[in-house]
Formats: sequence, structure tokens, C-alpha cells
Amino acid sequence: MSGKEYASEEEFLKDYDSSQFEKLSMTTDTLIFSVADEEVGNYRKLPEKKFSVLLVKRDSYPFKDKWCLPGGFVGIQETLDDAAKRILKTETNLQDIYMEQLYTFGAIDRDPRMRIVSVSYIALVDKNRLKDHLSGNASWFTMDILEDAKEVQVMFDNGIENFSITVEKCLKSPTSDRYEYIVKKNDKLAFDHAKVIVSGISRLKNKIGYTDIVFNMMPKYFTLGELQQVYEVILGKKLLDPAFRRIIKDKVEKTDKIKTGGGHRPSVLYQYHNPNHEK
Amino acid sequence: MSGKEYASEEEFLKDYDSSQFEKLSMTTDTLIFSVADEEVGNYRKLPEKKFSVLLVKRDSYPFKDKWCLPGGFVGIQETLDDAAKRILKTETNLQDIYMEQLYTFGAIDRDPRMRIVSVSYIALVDKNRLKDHLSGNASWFTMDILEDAKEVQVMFDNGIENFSITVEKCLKSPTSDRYEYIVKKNDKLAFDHAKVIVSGISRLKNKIGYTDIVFNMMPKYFTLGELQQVYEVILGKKLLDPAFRRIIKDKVEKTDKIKTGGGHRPSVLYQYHNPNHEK
DNA sequence: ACAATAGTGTCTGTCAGACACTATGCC
DNA sequence: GGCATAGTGTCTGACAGACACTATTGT
Repeated sequence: MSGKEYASEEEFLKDYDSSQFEKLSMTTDTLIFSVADEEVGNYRKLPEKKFSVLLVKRDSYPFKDKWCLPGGFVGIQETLDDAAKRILKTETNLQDIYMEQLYTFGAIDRDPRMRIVSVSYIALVDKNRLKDHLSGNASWFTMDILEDAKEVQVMFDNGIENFSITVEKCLKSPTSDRYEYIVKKNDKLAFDHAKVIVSGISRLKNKIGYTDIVFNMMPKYFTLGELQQVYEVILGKKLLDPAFRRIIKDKVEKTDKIKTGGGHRPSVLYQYHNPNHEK
Repeated sequence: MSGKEYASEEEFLKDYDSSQFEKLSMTTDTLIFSVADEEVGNYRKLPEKKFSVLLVKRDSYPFKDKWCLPGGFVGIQETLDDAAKRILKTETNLQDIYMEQLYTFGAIDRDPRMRIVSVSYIALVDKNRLKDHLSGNASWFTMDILEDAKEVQVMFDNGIENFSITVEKCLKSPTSDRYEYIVKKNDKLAFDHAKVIVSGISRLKNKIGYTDIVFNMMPKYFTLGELQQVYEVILGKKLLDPAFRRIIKDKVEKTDKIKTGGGHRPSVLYQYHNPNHEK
């Protein structure tokens, strides 16, 4: 590592040959999650909420015609976060969206072209804010998730096409909660993106319980029933009304707006209220 | 992205020029955490536990003579996990140690030589297992941590040298628990490693509450008092005995061994017991 | 005897799970 | 009227925080 002796750091840097180490290609891939309304026949019923993700159809090799997460190469003068933001902007025309780094995937063969390390991100968007700004190859897929202790199954549907993946969960250590994901079935997703999606779903499921990130997927005004539906669809289980209201009561603020029009009692509209601000 | 049309993926790959994208240097940096016994004068008292981290003194520019986390470049034919394992082996001669990926740091100027993206890892070791296998420039530093809602202060000491860092915590979003760390004071740590250390401490503090990762820092046999000390030193607060014993009772197994010799009642030795195995 | 840790019993308040109940608009 | 959702009251058991107490060693 050393070699020639230098008197100062400035002198060293002037002489430094940055080509002596092998370099790698890096990309960011972003899980853009949202919740969609799915209309239900019965006029009385609320539209069903569906957890959904934005996928892009690849138009070139490798994995031509398969679906993948929006992603792209990280520029040499670009932060990882900035690369992820740039890609989000390109695909959805959205800015100032909640994003967080998920995990860095570095398997040798995850891309058949060459060694590419990918930093994955999660972005949460309110679908009402975009609708028709999508780029050409992008499409929202609803996800139906079946999960047990050993396996996750996700069914994707964009209204035209549907497919499913099956991923086995395998604890990396008995002392931790980290899983190694082994893809058992996957015909339509490119690269290792099946793993990335399953990791992202897992992270979201966890964080919904101890943070307020759900509100990034909500419109400004919403009813508690709608909010509860979103929790239920992400957690994959029904919640009891009183318990749910107890949990979120400090995170929301009643407005003077009311949502009418369903074949049932109208509902008060709420908005997000940061519980740390009131103290 | 496309260009010439190919009939198959094989054909495309044969023709693929991997040099068309700018590449980056990547490193892994590992937080090797452990808990050390610090002898106390009083013969009756238990040795005090100290949370500690392994640092390496840089012997070359940049940051010559500053301390940094053990790390190194990721090989082109090497997994991120493998790179981290290799470095752990080099520094401590340890293998089969608990490790998990922490975060990927990608600021443009984190290394003055050139653009380097660093994937950080956490490794937890039982210090009794190594003692004298350390590589030349490595040294264990105890950490005393002072944390409030806005700031973290860490005091490092390896018995010869001591220094401290101060890092400001700044929530990235009101809806989440992600912090942006701003280094306010740091004279002795190289690169952005002050941030990495603070992130790692935060992760560990969190995960100790809902996983069994502490046991990776414990010897095979330990008393509940010792285990409680480790929790206390990581969490930075005292715990009540009965509450602590309630929490860990399913995670440990009583052995027929007993630890005597302190100026007080002897203590039963326990060992880790995976709570998921008994069902 | 006493200092220090080991280990247990139990009260209390908080809170999640569960169920029952009331309220109200729209066809 | 009755369906479907909105919204509330309250019981219960689990459990964390708190404190008090007993047990046992080496010097």
C-alpha cells in the first residue's frame, strides 16, 4: 500500500495514480411503491386498495422484453442518492419524493454483461400525483403477496400481463433477522430484481410499524378507513378498527372536510400530523 | 440504450462492449464491534464492560497517521460479502463471524484520491476468541457514547491514545427514522468513518432490541449479569434486573456450570438458546 | 460483619386484542 | 329498510417499569 515516501498529503495526491485498482460499474435500482385504488362493482363498497410497484419493460438485451426496476448507471460525479433521484425523475417525472437506500447487491453474475454492483432504493409515491407522467416502457403492477415463514409469493398484474414469483427465505444467522433470498420461480423479472422486490417489501412491512412512512403514499386528505386499508394491504392482514385508531391517533389531524358519496355514513377527512411537533 | 438489433441474448453478449460506461472504485469498510472487560480496582466488583471497535492506523496518504476502519478494495471477481470477510480475516485472523451489511456511502469527495464508493459492514466478535491475532496497525478502542436527540458524542480510547468525535443527527424526513449525520468534530478519524461508526452504533442499538445479535459478542458461557452489562453498555442505560431477566429468559439456557470467585454470591453460567428451536 | 452481586415475588399502569355497540348516508 | 362503512366504549390478559426482598459468596 505504501512505497515512495511523501512529505505531505498534498504532494501525495498530486502523484497518485488512480488507475492502479480495478474499477466496477455501479447502478442504482429503485423500487417505486404506491397504493392503487381498484374499483369494486358494488356501489356501497369502498374501492379496494392494491399495493403496487412500477416496472419497466426492457427493450434491449440482456433480458430483452422482461420487466425490471427502473435503474441506471451511477455517474462518476454523481452521488448514489442523486443517481436514484435522477432515475425517478426520468421514469415518473416526480421530484421531492420519499426515498431511502435499501441494500447493495453485489453478486458476481447478477448481470451477464459484466460485473455490476447495484444499490437499491425504495421510493414511496402517492399515485394520484402522477397518473399520466409515466415514461414509455413503464407500467404499474399491483402485487398480491402471500407470505409464510419459509416463502414469499408475489403475483404481479398490470391489467394486461400477469406473472408471479416465488422466493424462499433462509435466515442468514439464527441470531438475526436477515434473510438470504433464493428465487424459486421467476419467468418475467430481469436480473436479481425478484430478490430486490422481496427485500423491499420486507423492509416496508417492517418500517410501517415504527415510522410514519405510509403517509408518503397517501394523498393530503384521507379518511381513516382508507389509511387502514393501506396498512392492511401492506401488512397482508386485517386490523381491528379500535386498535388501529388508537395507534394512529397521534399521527393524524382531523380536518373540517368530510367525504360523502358512498352508500354509507360519511367519513371525516384527516391529514398527516407529525407527532414530534406538538411537544 | 439500444442501437443495433440482435436476434438473441447470446449474440448480444458476445458483441457487448463493457467499457462504454464509466466505472468506479469500490471498497468495503467493516465496523468490528466487541465488548471488552475493563478491570476495576475493587476485588468485589465485576470487571466493567466496555463497548469497543477495531481501528487501524493509516501508514500512508491520504490521512496518514489517522485512524480508520479496516477496509479494502473490492475485487472484480469478488462478492461484497467476500471482500468484507477477506478484510476481517486479514485484520483479525477471524472467520465465520457474524457480519451484516450496514449502508453504502457514496459521497463524491469521501476520498480525496478519487471517487470511491464504500459498502460498510458490521461484524460482531467475541473478543476472547482473538486477543493476540491482531494485525500490526490495528488496535481496539473502547467507546463511551453520549447521545441525545440532536447529537452523538463518542470518546475513543485504546489505552495509549484517546480522542472524541461529535456528530449532529438530522432527520432526513419527518416520516422516517433515517438520519443525515453531520460531523461537527473529528480530528483523528480518516475519510467519512466518523459517520460510518455513528451509523453502525445506531443500527446495533436498534437491533439489540429485536434480535439475538448480542450473543455474537458473548463467550459460549456467561452469567446473566455479564449479559445484562453488555446490553447496558450498548444501550447506554441501566436496566432493571427483573425486567431484563424476563426479556431474555427464552433466549438463554441454564447450564450446570457456576462462576465463583467474586466477592459475592456465585452466578449460574448460561448459554445461548435459539428461541425458535423449541417450538 | 459487610460489600457486592445473584436472583425472585409482586404491584401497577399501559396497551394491544377482542367484541359489542351506536351512528349515518344512499339506493 | 337495510347495507356498508364510520366511529366509540370497555373488558381482558400480557407485559414493562418499579420496588422490595432474600440468598450467597470472599475478605
